[in-house]
Amino acid sequence: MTRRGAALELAVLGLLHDAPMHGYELRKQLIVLLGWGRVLSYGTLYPCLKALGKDGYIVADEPAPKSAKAAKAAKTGPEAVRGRRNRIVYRLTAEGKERFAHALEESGPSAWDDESFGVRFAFFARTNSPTRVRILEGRRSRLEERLENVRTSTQRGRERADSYTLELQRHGLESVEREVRWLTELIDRERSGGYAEIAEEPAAVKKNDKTSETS
Amino acid sequence: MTRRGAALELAVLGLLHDAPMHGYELRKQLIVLLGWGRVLSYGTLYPCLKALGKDGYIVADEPAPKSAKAAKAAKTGPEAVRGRRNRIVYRLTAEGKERFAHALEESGPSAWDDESFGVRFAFFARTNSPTRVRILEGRRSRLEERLENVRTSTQRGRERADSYTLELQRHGLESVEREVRWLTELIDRERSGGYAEIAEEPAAVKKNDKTSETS
DNA sequence: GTTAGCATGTAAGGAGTTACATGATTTT
DNA sequence: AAAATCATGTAACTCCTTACATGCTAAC
Repeated sequence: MTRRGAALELAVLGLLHDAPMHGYELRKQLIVLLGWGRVLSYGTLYPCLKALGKDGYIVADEPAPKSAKAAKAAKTGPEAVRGRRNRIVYRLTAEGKERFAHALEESGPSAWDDESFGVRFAFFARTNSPTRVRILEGRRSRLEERLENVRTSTQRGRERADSYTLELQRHGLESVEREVRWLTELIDRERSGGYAEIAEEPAAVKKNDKTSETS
Repeated sequence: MTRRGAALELAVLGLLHDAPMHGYELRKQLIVLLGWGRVLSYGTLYPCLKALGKDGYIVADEPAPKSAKAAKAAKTGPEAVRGRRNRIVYRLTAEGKERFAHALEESGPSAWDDESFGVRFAFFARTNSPTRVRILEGRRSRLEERLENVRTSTQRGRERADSYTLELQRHGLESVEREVRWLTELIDRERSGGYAEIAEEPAAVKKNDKTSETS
């Protein structure tokens, strides 16, 4: 109920998994991560953090209430908080880590749309190769479905067709086709095991006691 | 107040400018026009049509209230309505045409973002070359701004950088760069007058009494 | 005469933005 | 001390989707 955008939530959990952070910093990282024209306002982020906290996935490490006087004292320490305001640094709880792992693994239809796919891809290093392939293939067939729809509806079309409309459609088609080729390349690389080894943190295989995590 | 999404409104006005249509049909055309993964539900379209009607930009030609008996009678005519339910066919009023023209001409910041740009581009055949160039250049500099932001923020970045994250960013960057090249091509073509002549309907210059429509 | 598909419509809610309000810290 | 920047937060509004409700017409 209090749940804010699934993609955003996943991204926040993922970033906090890497390192504890406060909202302001999180936002900057999120903009790069969700990328490409997204802005992400505080009006989205802060309520999301609150909801995640209420659900017990993250906790706030408020670094001492810090009255004006205490702040001056703290400043003397060289590795001290050195923050501006009462920064609220969030970190993942055990439940949060678990939720993140589950959410990443999930490769249902929700994982194929633009937003969701981007975030999942960004955290691919934390998954195993079969999961990666599943998600990449899902994304690809979703795009191919789109291509099919558009191709048929423009073909059987006495739809308005001046040269600009056509040019726009051609460009859109080409963009999607390009992404399909990209995905195909990634899938091939994944299958030949080319990528799995490049990932610099093999530590991602921490809790792999159960080998039954294939499906 | 009653105004629904500026991009959608523009698209509806544009399509109805071509030919009167009922909602169901409009939706299909809009999906192709706004294209690329958009779905557009009735919950968006119908309220929008109502609002446009209330503002006097479109009117409904209800083709005779058509009681069950009247329908049978009507069916006999070969070129009769042949519709299922009480189709409501909308057409543009004079005010609607005017509004459409003004909205198209408008090349403020609102015209640079994804949605808005796409729709405007689709109706480029109804504008003049200077307007087209203005919009194309605006769009391009908006994209270049994005590129700049991302480039600097990833450079000065000790942002999380595993190979997947990098790959995602590389692909995104490339996509935007590709669109910039596309725009540049279009602008060049526009400047050399290559495109203006291709447009098959020079009838778009109907009401051009005033030659002062340059700005 | 019931099912399937065309056609219109509404209510509830989700995901996000802008604009505002507030306050601490650093720089000028 | 004023201004700029860092930092958190809320309220109102926008645009859109899903799910539902309704009913006509055609076809089986």
